[in-house]
Amino acid sequence: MAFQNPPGVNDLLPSAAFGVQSAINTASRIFASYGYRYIETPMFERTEVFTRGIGEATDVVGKEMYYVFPMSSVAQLAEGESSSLASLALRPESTAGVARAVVQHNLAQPGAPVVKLWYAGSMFRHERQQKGRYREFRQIGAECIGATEPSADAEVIVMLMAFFEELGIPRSQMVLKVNSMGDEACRPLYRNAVRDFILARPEEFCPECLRRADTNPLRAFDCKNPSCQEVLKAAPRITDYLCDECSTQYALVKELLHTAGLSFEEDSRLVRGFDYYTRTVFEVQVHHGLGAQNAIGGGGRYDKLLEEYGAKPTPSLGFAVGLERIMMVLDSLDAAPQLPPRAKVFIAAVDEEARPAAFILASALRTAGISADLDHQARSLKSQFKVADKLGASFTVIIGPDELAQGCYTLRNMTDHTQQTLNQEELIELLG
RNA sequence: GUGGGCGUAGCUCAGCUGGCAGAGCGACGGACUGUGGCUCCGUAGGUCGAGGGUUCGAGCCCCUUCGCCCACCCCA
Repeated sequence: MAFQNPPGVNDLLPSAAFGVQSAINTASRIFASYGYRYIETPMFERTEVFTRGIGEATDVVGKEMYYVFPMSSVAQLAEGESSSLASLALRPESTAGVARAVVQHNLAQPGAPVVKLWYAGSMFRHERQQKGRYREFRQIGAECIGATEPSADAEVIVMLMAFFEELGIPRSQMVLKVNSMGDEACRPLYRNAVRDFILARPEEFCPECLRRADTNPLRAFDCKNPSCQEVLKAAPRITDYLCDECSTQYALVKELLHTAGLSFEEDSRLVRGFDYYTRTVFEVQVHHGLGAQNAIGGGGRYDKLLEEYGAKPTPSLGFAVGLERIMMVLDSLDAAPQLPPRAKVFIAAVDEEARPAAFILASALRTAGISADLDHQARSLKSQFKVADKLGASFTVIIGPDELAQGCYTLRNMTDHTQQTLNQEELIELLG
């Protein structure tokens, strides 16, 4: 084989692409009922949009971004001129870009109604691929901009769960986890408490956790090492460090989730990997079909992100779901959408003389909104029937010398094997 | 970036101790007149991932390389 796709990026062949398209259509329908509008933002942005939003120290920004540059900058670099090859980057997620667009176009003016936006598209991260993790992957996400109240948190989570259920993932298969990460007032205190907790027990933690204790102590909660997890059970809990505002907000969100009939698990160790998150964070996990991965969607509040881009205070929140992961879960549940038949009607020509009539009839049927197909490979009548069968046609129209002579068509029902003779109007009437 | 596993037909995979390149599925054709699925018969399809080495002889052994999968890390 001459060429293969680069590592970590995939062709979505028709059945997979259809699944993705169906999921996007479902999102469009569900999200619209919550008042969300579709938006598209660029696949690449100024790198600073990501570094300031997601955070320079995060893995995603610090080691996984793809940079975008034209040949001319490469030439400059070769000539030894200082050049900023890293000034543009492919988006590793879309919240930063959407937030940037909202600020740039002033969509969320102070006092204006909440701005609700959703998107779907490819994201790019330079990671080594494995099951459920790719260098190009697709996300559907929603952002609720300018919402201060806990009802917004609950609404976003309810919408996310409704979306998953509508796709065909039963609630019983999903675990909704929620937590509050605090805000700029209380999170630093908690961070320091965890750091001190880890550093006070150097012999009980793995080297990785110790190494990160200063830079990012909260990551220890994600450590897969069972002994670290065991020790962390005694670690300080974020809930004990939340300031009054955060605590109240969190309590109200949980109450509303109960009211909405959503069951969830509070997970004080749920720590999301982007710096922009504040207060409410959540994640939806499944435990079948995803290999080592288990999150099919997640999100949270980012009350300070838009300010980072120069806006007035604009508390907001949102989520993103991984399309490839959703498809894997649906596959494992045997609930993936199936491609529809290629044609409802196949038009078979008995001999050469009948082919133009078949061609003309196909056009007429298509114009009438009926999906129709015909042979383009000079096949025998028998083969044409086989093709009709493969395409999943419910009906086959037969045109031969008899039909041409009488100016009519023979229509065969492929399911019950009955045949009848019809003129064109009757045919379109019956098939439409 | 680090580990482990695997690359043979379109797909899933056999191929023993180095000795003629295989199966199932799929594709295509046929089984008397203008009719599909089931069945039967047949046909096509291969740089054995690539390059080098050892050998009379390499899919198999050695080296290099590329790719894929899985896992770590992190995330959707």
